[in-house]
Amino acid sequence: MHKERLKILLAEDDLNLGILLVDYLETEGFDVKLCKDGELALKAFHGYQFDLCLLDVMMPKMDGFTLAKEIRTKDKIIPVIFITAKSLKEDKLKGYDLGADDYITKPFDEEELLWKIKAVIRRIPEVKSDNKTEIISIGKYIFDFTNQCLIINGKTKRITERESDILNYLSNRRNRVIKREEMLKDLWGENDYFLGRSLDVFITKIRKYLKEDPDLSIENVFGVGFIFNAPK
Amino acid sequence: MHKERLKILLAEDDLNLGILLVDYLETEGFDVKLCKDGELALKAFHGYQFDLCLLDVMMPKMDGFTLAKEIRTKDKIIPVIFITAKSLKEDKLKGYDLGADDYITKPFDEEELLWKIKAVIRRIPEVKSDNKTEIISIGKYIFDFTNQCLIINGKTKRITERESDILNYLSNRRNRVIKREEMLKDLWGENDYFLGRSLDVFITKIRKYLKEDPDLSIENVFGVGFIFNAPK
DNA sequence: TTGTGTTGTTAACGACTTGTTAATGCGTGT
DNA sequence: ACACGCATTAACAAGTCGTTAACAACACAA
Repeated sequence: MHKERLKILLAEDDLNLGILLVDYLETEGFDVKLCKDGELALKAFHGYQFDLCLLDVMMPKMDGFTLAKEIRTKDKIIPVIFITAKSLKEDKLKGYDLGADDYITKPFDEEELLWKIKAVIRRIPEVKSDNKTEIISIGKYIFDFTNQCLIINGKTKRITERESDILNYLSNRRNRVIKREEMLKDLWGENDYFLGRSLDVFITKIRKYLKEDPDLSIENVFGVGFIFNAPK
Repeated sequence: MHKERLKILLAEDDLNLGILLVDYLETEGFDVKLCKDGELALKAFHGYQFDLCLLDVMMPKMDGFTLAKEIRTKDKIIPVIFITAKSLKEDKLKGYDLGADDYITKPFDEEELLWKIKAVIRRIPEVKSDNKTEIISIGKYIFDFTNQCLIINGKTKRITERESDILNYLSNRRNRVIKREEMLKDLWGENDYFLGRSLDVFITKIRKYLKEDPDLSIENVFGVGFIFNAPK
């Protein structure tokens, strides 16, 4: 039942502290990758899948905030905890703006850190469950909404975000008339001629994706919208 | 007999609280979708049919009030409960103005929340069915006005929007004389020779659709209009 | 009965909507 | 700068439906 060891990316230029932390955290059951500056840490981040980032704010090459911003461009949900010497307020705010999950101020107690890590860790499986893979059954297909893919006969087809949103929208409104107008308002936020045409293009694409199952059809209701014929 | 699990849309940026609530509410028998800001919540709302909204007032991207207003443009009856840190009176009033059903002030007890949810839930079912498709019984036929289709013997015939409007009009005026003139004014907005002829064409079509049930007839009243003979 | 206007019915027309594929353009990452 | 992926726009084909047309059947009054 217990998950494999969680991987922590530790960016800390003070090697004394760094090694101390690595030792401590590894005995506590984590895998830790120590990087001695921001750039190396970013490189490591790109090369590997971590579960948590522990970033010193002041580092050579690239500071912790910049690093966090880079990390956030790739991953919106990985927990980030900053290590900072000063407890300056503006620093904290800047960090939260970047989606920091917590803070720890040097000098600190190892247990205190562990506590924060565990607090943050607790949400990982759940955050993934916020991203809880929404699995939707559509006829013979399995539609993994969060991962944006359609599975049939063991074959997986990755679809785009918009396609995904539209298919999800349709799936939740099966067997009843969906007005074009509402659809456009809900999915695009507005309704003009070209967006309507764009919708038609998406419908064509989705029809193609779904054509393996003859029980599924997206029927047009002339001048009104569509009906997604599909068993519940 | 028992209904399926009710779906709750939870908009809460504080993930600690959010996850806590998700856990709690799920063990209490609800399905919960957690969104960490207002925009994501709105998107989720559009994509899915929820039974209740639990909205934090202060959130990034879009605050709870704005979100509620957006939600209300689509759904006038879905219950909304606000979560707010401060118990400011004006906030409450603002919220109730937007059709809030209840309020809960942080920090709060989980049971207290559950209580409020259940209180609000209790009024859902009847209203909800009102929201649903309009089903009209016409002799042996079932006329699904919102989905524009006529059902008889398990066979479903989809009809056009105008046919639908006319049939609906007739159904609401059974067994009494309906003047051509009024009909044209009500359904077309004007009354000229050609529209009158057009109406005749529609009457022919609808007679065909309804001919499976001999108890139904659209009788002409010469120079005046029609009578839709049909049991109430 | 005859004449005039009304209604029934079918088919053809034409405006408009939708299906489909290809081209364009925009943003992102390299 | 470049390529790549994707949404949008363009362009044209195909389809739908309300209207109009055309003619037949009918109702009523003279």
